[in-house]
Amino acid sequence: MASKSKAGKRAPRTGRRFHGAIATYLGRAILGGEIKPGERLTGEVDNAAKLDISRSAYREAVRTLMAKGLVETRTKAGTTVLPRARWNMLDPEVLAWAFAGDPDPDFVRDLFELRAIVEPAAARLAAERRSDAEAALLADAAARMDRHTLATEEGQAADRDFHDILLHATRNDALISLSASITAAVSWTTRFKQRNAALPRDPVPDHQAVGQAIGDGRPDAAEAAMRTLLALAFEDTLGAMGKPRG
Amino acid sequence: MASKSKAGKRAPRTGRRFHGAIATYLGRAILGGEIKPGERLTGEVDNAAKLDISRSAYREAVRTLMAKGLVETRTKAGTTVLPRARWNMLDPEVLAWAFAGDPDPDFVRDLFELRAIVEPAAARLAAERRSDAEAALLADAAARMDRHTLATEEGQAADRDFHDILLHATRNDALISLSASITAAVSWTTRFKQRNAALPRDPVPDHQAVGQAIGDGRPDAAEAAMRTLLALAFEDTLGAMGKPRG
DNA sequence: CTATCCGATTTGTCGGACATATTTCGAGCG
DNA sequence: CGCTCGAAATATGTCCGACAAATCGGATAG
Repeated sequence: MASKSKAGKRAPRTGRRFHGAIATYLGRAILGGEIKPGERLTGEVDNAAKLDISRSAYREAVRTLMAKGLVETRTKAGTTVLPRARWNMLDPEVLAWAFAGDPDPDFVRDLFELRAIVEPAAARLAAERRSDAEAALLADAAARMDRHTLATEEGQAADRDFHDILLHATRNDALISLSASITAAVSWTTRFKQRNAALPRDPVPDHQAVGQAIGDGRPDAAEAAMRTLLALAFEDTLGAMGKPRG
Repeated sequence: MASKSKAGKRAPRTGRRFHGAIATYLGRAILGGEIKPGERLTGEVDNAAKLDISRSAYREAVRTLMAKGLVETRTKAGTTVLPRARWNMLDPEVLAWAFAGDPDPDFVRDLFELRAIVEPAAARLAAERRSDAEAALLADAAARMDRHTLATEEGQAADRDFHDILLHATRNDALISLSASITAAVSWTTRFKQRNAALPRDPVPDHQAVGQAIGDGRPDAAEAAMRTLLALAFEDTLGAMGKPRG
C-alpha cells in the first residue's frame, strides 16, 4: 500500500541525485514501519510518477534497497518488503535510517548488547596489536573528548574517532567493517542521550582508561575498562530513553 | 575500438536479470583484487558496451556495488573503487564474492576471530532466551549433522542451520543480521576444509554439547562448549590451509 | 471439479537524448 | 613567470518511450 501521499515533491532535490534521495526516503519509510514486511510497492511507473521522478531513478533507488536486503523484486509480483530477519541491520546506511525517526528501544538495547560483546574483545586485540601511531591517536581522541565535551559536535566526533581507531587497531578486516556500524550506533545513541537529558556521568575518564591500557599493551585491563565503559553508557542511555510506553 | 565490440558475452545471461549478473561479475573482480582500490571504472557507456548490456542495467549494477560500499560515483570523476576499510565485508553477498576465488588466509583468520568473539556470547544468550521450539530445532540440526556428516550437502546445510537457529534464538536483531554473515562464513570455511583435506576430527559432539547446554538453559556451559567448538574448528581450518609461512 | 491455455499486468531491458557538475586547460592579468 | 579566472570537454545523472519476458489470474474445455 503506497499510502496516500497527496502531492508530489516528497523527495528533496538535493544535489540532483534522486536515486540516493529516494532510497533514503523509502528506506526510512521501511525502517520506520510505515511500509511493513510483506507489503508490496506495486507499480514502478505509478510510484515514480507519484514521487515526481523518472522510472530509471526510481529503479536505481530500489536496487539500493535490494542490495541491503530490505526488498525483493520479481516480475509481475512487484517489489515486496522482506521480513526483518533478512534486513542488513548492520549496514551503516540502514542503521542511519533506523535512527532517522524514533528509534525502537528494543533495537537500541540490541545494539548495546552487540557492542558489549564486540568492543571489549576488540579492546583486548587492540592492546596486543596497536601501532604506536594508533596509541597516540587514541590518546588524542580522548583528549579532544575532554576538551570539547559530548555537548559539542567536535566532542561527539572525537568519541566516534576513538571507537573507530580502536577497531582499526585490531588489524581485523571483519571488525573494521563492523566499526562503521558501531561508530554509527555510537553517534546515534549519543545524540539521543543529548536530546533527552543532560547526561549525568562524564564518559571521558572511562575512555582515557581504555586508551591508557591499550597504549600500555595490557589486554586484560583494556578489556575490563571497555566493559565498564559500555555498562555505564548503557545505563545512561536507558535512563535517557525513560522507557516511554514500554 | 573498431566501432563494433568484438568479444562481449562476459556476463552469463541467466534468468534475464543482467544487473544482478553484472554486479556479481564486478563484485568478484573487486574482491578478487583484479580491480584495486583507487582505480576508476571510467566510461559507463564504454563499459556497458564492452559487457554487451545497456547502460541502464550497468548503472543498476553499479548502484548495488555502491550500496555495499565497494565503489563511489561522482559526476565527471567516474566510479572509483573505495579502500577496503569502506567495504561492507559482512554483507552476505560481499562475503560470497570474497570466497568466489581463492580466499585470503588472513581474512579467513579474521572471520574466525569474529566468530570466536560473537558466537560464545550468542550461545550464552540463546541458553537464556531460547524457545522450546528452537531447542528442538537445535537438537534436530545436530542429529542431521550426525546422520549425514559434513561430507554431504545435507550435513553442511544442517551445520549452517545449527548456527543460524542459535543466533536467532538470541532474540537480538543485530545478532540475527550477523547470522547471515556467520552462516556464510561457516559454509565457505567448511567447504574449504572439505576441499583441502579429510577433516581429522568429528565436529558433531561439539555441536551436540552446545545444543544440549542451550536446551538445558545453562548459559555458562553453552558459552564454554561453543568456545571449544570454535577453537577446534579453527585448528582444523588452519591445518587445511597449510598455514603458508605463518 | 480439474487441468490447460490465454491475456493482462508488472518488472527487466534497451536506445537515444538532454541536463548537470567537475575537471582541465588555456587565456588574461598582475 | 606565475597566478587567477573562465570556458570547453567529458562523464555521470536524469528523462522518455518502447518492447521483451515472466508470471498471475481467470476463462475455457475436458
